[in-house]
Amino acid sequence: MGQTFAQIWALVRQIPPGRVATYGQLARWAGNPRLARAAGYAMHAAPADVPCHRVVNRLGGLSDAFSPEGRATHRMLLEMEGVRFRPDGTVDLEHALWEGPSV
DNA sequence: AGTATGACATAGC
DNA sequence: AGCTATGCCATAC
Repeated sequence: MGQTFAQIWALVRQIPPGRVATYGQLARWAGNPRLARAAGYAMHAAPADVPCHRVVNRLGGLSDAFSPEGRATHRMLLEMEGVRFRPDGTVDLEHALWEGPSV
C-alpha cells in the first residue's frame, strides 16, 4: 500500500470521539482535495485500529457498500459517543462534523 | 505498462 | 430540489 493510505488512516485515528469527518475533508487534510475516492478505498483496507465508523460521506451517512449490519453498528457507535442523528438516519454534520486536525 | 474499478465530490440539467 | 453525468487520484488485476 502506498503512503496515501497511511496518511488517511492517521487522520482518521485523530478524529476525536463524538465527532465525524467526511472523505472529502480527510482527503483535503491529507494534502490532496481530490483524494476523496482514494480515501474511501483506504477505509476499505483500513486495519482494526482505524475508527472507520467515524468516517462518513458528505451526506452524513455511510456508503451503500457498507454492510447493513455494519451500518447499524456504525449508527450505534456514534450515538454512544454522543453524535446526534437526524430522523432520516443521517448524522447531524452541523453538530458532529470534526473541525480539523489543526484545531 | 495499461486498463478497469472504486466506502467520493462537484457541477449541470 | 432532486437526479444524472463527469472529474480525479490511487489501488488492483
